[in-house]
Amino acid sequence: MNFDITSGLNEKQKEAVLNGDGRVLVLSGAGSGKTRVIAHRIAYLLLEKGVSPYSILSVTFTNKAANEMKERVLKLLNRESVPFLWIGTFHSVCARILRDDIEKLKIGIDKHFTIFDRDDSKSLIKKILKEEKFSEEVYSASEIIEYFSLQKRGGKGYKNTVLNSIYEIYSKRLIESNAVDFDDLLLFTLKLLKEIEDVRKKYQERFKYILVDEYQDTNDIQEELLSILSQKWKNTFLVGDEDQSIYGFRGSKVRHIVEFPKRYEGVKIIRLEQNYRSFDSILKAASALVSHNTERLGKNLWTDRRGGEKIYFFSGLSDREEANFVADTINKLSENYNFSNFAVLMRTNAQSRAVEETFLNKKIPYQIVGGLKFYERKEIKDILAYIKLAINPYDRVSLLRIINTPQRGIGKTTIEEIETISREREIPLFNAIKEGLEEKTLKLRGVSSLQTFLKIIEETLTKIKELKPSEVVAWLINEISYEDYLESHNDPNKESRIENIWQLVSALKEFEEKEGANFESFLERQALQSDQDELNGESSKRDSVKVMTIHSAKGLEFPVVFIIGVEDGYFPHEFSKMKEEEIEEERRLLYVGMTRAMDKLFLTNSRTRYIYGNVVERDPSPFLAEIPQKYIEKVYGVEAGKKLNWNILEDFFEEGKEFGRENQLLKPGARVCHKTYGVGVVLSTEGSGENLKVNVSFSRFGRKKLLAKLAKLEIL
DNA sequence: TTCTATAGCGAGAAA
DNA sequence: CGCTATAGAA
Repeated sequence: MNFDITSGLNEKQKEAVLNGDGRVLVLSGAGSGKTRVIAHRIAYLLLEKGVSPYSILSVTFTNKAANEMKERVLKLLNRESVPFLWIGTFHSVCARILRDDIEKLKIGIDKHFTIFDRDDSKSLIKKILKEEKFSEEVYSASEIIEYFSLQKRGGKGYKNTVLNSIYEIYSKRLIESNAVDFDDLLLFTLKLLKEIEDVRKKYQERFKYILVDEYQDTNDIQEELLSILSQKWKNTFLVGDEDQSIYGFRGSKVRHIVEFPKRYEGVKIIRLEQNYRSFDSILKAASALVSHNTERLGKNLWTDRRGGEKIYFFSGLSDREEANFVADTINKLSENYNFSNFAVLMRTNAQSRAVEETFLNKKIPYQIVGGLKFYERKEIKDILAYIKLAINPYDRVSLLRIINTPQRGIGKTTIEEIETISREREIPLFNAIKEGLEEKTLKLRGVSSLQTFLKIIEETLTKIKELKPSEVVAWLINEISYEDYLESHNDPNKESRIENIWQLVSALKEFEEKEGANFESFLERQALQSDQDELNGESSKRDSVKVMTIHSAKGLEFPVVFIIGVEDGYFPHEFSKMKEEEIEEERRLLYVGMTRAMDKLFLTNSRTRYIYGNVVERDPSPFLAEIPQKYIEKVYGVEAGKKLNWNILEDFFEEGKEFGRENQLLKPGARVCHKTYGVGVVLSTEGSGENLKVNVSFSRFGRKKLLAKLAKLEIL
């Protein structure tokens, strides 16, 4: 072997790549080249240690990261492909394991199962709430689905009996639909490994080397999966950074990475502390911020990139002014940068609106990453529901979605009839239609429509067997006149919807060329798609500014980064300032955002902002006071001499650390507690003094307008 | 059964 | 403010 696998790596990276067997924890700071280390490590195992690709499992956080990893490894190996090497996300790896062996669990799910995304799960819950007359229940479908997810992850019993019975129906319906939700993917895999010995043995034997990226964001179930899979060979190579753990709401726990060295004996820790991404001013500012956290192992990031500019801070009077500042700065800097060198990062998706409007005005090309994803769009889900139903006729959610879309005269009554047949005979809806038609028990009106529907699905299945996926979809769009259906609606987005369905055909074509003509694997990919996957898509090939949440920006880097809305209420978010550990995660979130920047970093905020269409006053983020002022340059914005901005900032920095101020006043954004209504957030106020009225959104009782004097609201 | 207008609610991050 | 669920008319 005349090629040195470690060339171009620093000492620490080499140490990690060449490490022998055993459990390793690679603590790798932002921009320290961890993807590189994993790719080199895989190449090293294959080339130098003669490990079979069959014995390696590499888990990444997103599909995009998995693809990048694959490409890097192939390049290092100088090959076109490496068969049997598993690189994928936890969810996709689990889906793959389940496709082979789920039938062994004997839970009534076969290998053609459909993966329900959150939206599918939600419509299932809504349906159950309606049917079972839980309407007086105060929980919304999304609250319930989140609650179920939490329970599934934690594995605890259900305390609430109503929720408990909804949960039972939900689980039953999933099985009837031959479907699994996101949590099931992980949970059933765990069950499979725990309960079926030969499956467990198969994978324990197989995966001699397991590599995990973004380890700080694993949840309990993933943690247990790893522990079982690695039990025989004990070779886990975990790469992560506790300071970048930002998925607590999805069940990830910093604890896993922080306590890993204590959990097993002889864990080797390697720290990657050289940052190759950012100028030192950016790095120092970000490090100073995150050093306020307690739950960390600690590290000292450093860089060779000296002499950069300070980070910039701008405070606008309105979100509009803030967006203008961002746009004008981009225009100014665009002499030296491409548009795709800029990223605008934010805490919540809703913040993108002001930015989008301004960018449209000022003719700045942009792409929103995340938010409503391509495959979550109504038109795409409609079309794919036909395919899903043809492949998996048990899929209730897909069936109900399209039975009358486009309208073919199948209304509430007809649907209720087939649902009754389905329930009474305990057969899937699809069969209920068939039987109902054969026995002529259905009322006349719906019969011919149902026949048409049945025929379409059956023909779709035939076409799937005969044609390529892209051809099937093109045929289907014509067959059901879907374009006419969109056309006939008074929908302001109808043009883009029509565009989208043909874009789906193109996406399928591309998939066929790369991955072969298998619809099921396409659907699986689609269900497990992540935000970042859009960055490989057609629209991102245009030179455009990328606009996204910080969560979506994880793992990415950009020459120029703007973080907007650096305010109390976003950093930390209103909902996350109750517990110290939540505040720490919010701090990490800002840290992750800041460390995306290579050359220039702008933090911006606004004194006022539209929330729910109301103007709300905002304070700067308390985290700003944790960044030493010497790293910050305050800018006035485009219109010079905005004395006010300056003063606001000065005041803020001087008064500075009044972190716990937690406003003594009832003002928008304040969290309050009411004796009967429970916890809520103040949306707006009217009047003052004796007549002060507060408009509060309670999490369990919705919006209420209360007279402050009488309501006796406790400010949390 | 379908179409249309509007009330009312909502948005924290996502595989 | 923007989306959607729903009520009521056609």
